[in-house]
This record gives sequence, structure tokens and C-alpha cells, in this order.
Amino acid sequence: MSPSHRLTDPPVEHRVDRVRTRFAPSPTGFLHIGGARTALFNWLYARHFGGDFILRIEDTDTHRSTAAYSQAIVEGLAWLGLDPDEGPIYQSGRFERYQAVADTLIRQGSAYRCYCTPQELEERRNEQTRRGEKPRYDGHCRDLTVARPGVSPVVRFRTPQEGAVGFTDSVRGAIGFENAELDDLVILRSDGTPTYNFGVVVDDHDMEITHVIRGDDHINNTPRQIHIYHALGFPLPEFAHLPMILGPDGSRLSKRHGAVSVEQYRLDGFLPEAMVNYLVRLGWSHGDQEIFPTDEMVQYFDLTAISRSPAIFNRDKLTWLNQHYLKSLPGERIRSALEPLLPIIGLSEWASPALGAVIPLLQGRSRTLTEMAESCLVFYREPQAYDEKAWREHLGSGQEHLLEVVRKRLDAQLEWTPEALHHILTEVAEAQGLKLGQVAQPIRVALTGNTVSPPIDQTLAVLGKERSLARLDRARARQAGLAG
RNA sequence: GCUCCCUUCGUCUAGAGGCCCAGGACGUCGCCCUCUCACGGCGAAAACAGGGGUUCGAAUCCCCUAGGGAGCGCCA
Repeated sequence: MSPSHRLTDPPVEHRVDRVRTRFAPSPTGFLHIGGARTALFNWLYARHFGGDFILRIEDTDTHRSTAAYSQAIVEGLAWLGLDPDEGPIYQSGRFERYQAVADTLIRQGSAYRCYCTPQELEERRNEQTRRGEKPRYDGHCRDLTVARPGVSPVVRFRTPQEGAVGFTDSVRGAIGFENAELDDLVILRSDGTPTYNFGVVVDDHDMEITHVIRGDDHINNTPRQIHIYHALGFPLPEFAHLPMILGPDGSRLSKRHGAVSVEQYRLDGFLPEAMVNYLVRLGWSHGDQEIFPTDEMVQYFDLTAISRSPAIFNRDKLTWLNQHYLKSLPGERIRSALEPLLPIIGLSEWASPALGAVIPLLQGRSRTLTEMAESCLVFYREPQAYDEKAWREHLGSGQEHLLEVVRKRLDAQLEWTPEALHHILTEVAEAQGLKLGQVAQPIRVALTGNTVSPPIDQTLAVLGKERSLARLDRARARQAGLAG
């Protein structure tokens, strides 16, 4: 803030007994990446100080808000593990309170009724823009003493016209505005519902929010809200404005950048652990650390380490984190996340072999749960087809002998463990004067239909003797068929 | 247009005057490991937006310029 800025009122100092933060989305869409990060930071801050995290649904725009979106947001937060201590609290259930507060403001002269119609406002705005001015309300009804018949009025806040307003943002530092830049904003619509800038102030006060952590698209709203705080005699909370999350092209993240809803990432096979870890590093850092278990995030999180510049969403890094968690989380955790995805890729039954035995083979070779689910298929279904190139190379004519030898050797084998199987394969290779790979690949193709799978000894072991032999026989029959 | 905010490798970032001819991570490329695919290991290329100051010394402080973002609604 430049020295010329004088505050109309000094900020009201108050002691914070208990940290209370909130996430206040409007239910006009699914929980998206940006909202999720805002929620995460609020949640972390509250948890760090042992305070409360409140979920408030800002559904004052009754035309665009839906219960389905509210539900989706609640579920999205639950999936991420961001449990609220209070809420969801719906603004739509508090209209009487906003009207009462607006009445108080009118009575004390801090607000007034405005009878300008939307069309009139629109015309004046266009006129101002044409003159190269900043479009703003011109104070037309500011000093009106009589009502205008036939028009149901809105209520406008009487913003000070002189002086300046400023605040110290926990992320940005001092920020100031000339009051002359502001205008008299609508706080109550003609239907009596509150607008955003009014609703937040009343609610953040009533809910005793101590730290308002939100996207920096709200920086410009903050001075307006501060004036309302002052008019009402409410103490100011701390403000912390988070930098935006941008799409790959540097513009504000939106649908045209692909998946933006948290739900979509769940469906695409991402773990909430990975999403949360990715999000916490977008605009916040703790030295060079990249991997953050939840308890460490909570322990280290603070507002001062938040960066001021916007961040571009990078799916590759999210994918890398997902892969990391896929290989390092306990198998049981992976299993619970994987099972809901199995039917989606067309698998209806996965009792045998046990999924718990399959998963360890796939951890570390899957980037998403979806990939893992697809890799599971081979354990529950015979090869639908054989990759022709792989077949020709490893099982083509003249190579029938090897499978026969392997088949005979495995058939005699009683101890069906990866170690024992590995031993057998090594022996076969030596006896045939082949490298291990020259034995493993033909078996792999016979078992799976292509050249990619977990280590062949483990694949055999998990598949089980009966299934393995059946698949070898199937391949041998095909060899015979092609030869004959 | 006006107001506010932002600016270190392609991307996320470390860096709070000398530790920086700038460190880590993702991605990219190369090598090693290896029964395939991965994992892992090692290595490489890659940045302080530009210009003025201040200082013995600036990525770090100040100013200007340029670029980007946001707001200017009876949306939030």
C-alpha cells in the first residue's frame, strides 16, 4: 500500500482463541481442482492448529444452485479425506438472518434501497464503458427519500467515497484500495436474497471464522467486505488469498482443459492420496520435500510458505505421484480403491486367483488404478487373442518343442512357488542351451497373449498350476493347428 | 478502459544480500540393472522477463518497462 493510503478505520485487533477456517463453495458445479485445493489448505490450517474446519454451501443464487451439486461437493471432500467439523451449512437456510442484518444497516444509514432497474443499470454501465470509465454504480438512489412505485428495490451498501481501505494479507502482505474505486454494491436482491459479498461477511462473522483462506479472485472483493465488517462493528478475520490454478495454456483452469472435477480423477484411477499430495504442492512448499504423508502436511503447513504466483496444473506430475502411492501404499488400501473400478472395465468376478495376490504384482507397474484394473484382466480371463507378432517370434513354427518341454516339467512340479518355478525355468533354459529370456517370453505369450506381464515366475505362481497348464495346452493346440 | 495482483529450468518449486557461473522434483534424453513391462540406480540438456538504480557484493532491496492473471453483475 502506498503512503497516500489512509485507512478509514484501523483494523480491529482481536485475539484468536481457536482457529476456525471454512470452505465455502457455491453448488453450481462439481468440486473442481481449484476448489479442492482451497478446501485442502483450509483443512490443513485448521488441523495444524487443532481448530475447526467448516463447510458452508453458498447457495444464495437459487437459480443456479442444485442439491445434486451440493451432494457432489460433499462427496468429493469425503473422498479426499477433508472432513468438516461443522456443516454443511446452507446459506439458503439463513435468509432471515441476512434480511435482519440488512435492516440494521438500513436503519443506521449504512445501506439504502435502490429502485434502479436492471435495464437502467445496464444502460448506464454501457455508457460509462463507452466513455472509457470503469463501470460502476453511480449512486443514483443514494439519497432518495421516497420509494419508487412499481419497482421492488434492492438494498445497496453505502460505501465510503473518501479515503482508502487496506488490509494485510497473510500471503501477499499489504494491499490497499482507494474507496473512490469502489461503488455501492447490492447486498440484498429484489427478491430479498443476499448477494455473495454480504452473505460471506455475515456468515464468517456468525460462524466465528478466524482465517479466510480463498482464491485470489476474491482480493478485489475484500475491501468491499471490510467496509461491511466495519459498518456492522464486526472484528476482521485474517485474510489469505491463494494464487489461481491455471490450465496448461496459462489461462484459468476450465472444462476445455480436460478433466477439472475431482470426481473425474477418481474415475480415471487416481488415488485421493496422490491428488491431495499433488494439490498441496501447488502453491505451497516445505523445502525440497515432494512426498507428504497427511500427518506431515498437517505438521508443516503454514500460510507464510504459500507462493504468490499462479500455478499451472500438470497432469504428468499428478500421475507420477499416483504411481508412487500405487507402489508404496499397503495392498489392502489399493484393493479397496481398485475394486470399484473393476466392473467399469468389464470384470464381473475376481475371486480366483485372490485379488490380494494379484495386486502386489501390479503395484509398481501401474500409473493409475485403471491401468492396474486392465492388467488384472489377464489373471481372470484366458487370452482373448494372441498378439500375432509376438506369436510368430516366440511360438511360431519350429518352436513347438519348448512349450512341450516346459509343460511336461511344470506338470511334474508340486511346489508351486515363484522360487521353485524360477528354478525350473532356469534349468530348462540351461538344458536347452537358451537364455532365461528365450524361455520366459514364449511362456509369457502362451499365458497372456502378449509380451508384457509381471515376472514370469510370479505370473505362473499367482495363476496357479491348473490355469497355467490349461493355457499352455491352449497355446500348444493352436501351434498344432497352425502347423497342420 | 480503470483498479488490484503476479513474474527463477517446458511444469511445480528451493532461494528471505555473499553458502548460487542458482538446488530439488515431474517431464525429456542417455547409460546401468533385467525374462518382458515397469521399479530402481547413475548422468545430461534446461531458468533468475528486460532496463535502470542502491550496495564492496543482488535471483534476493527500490524504480521503470514488458508480459500474464483477476475484478469492475440483482454470479460466487
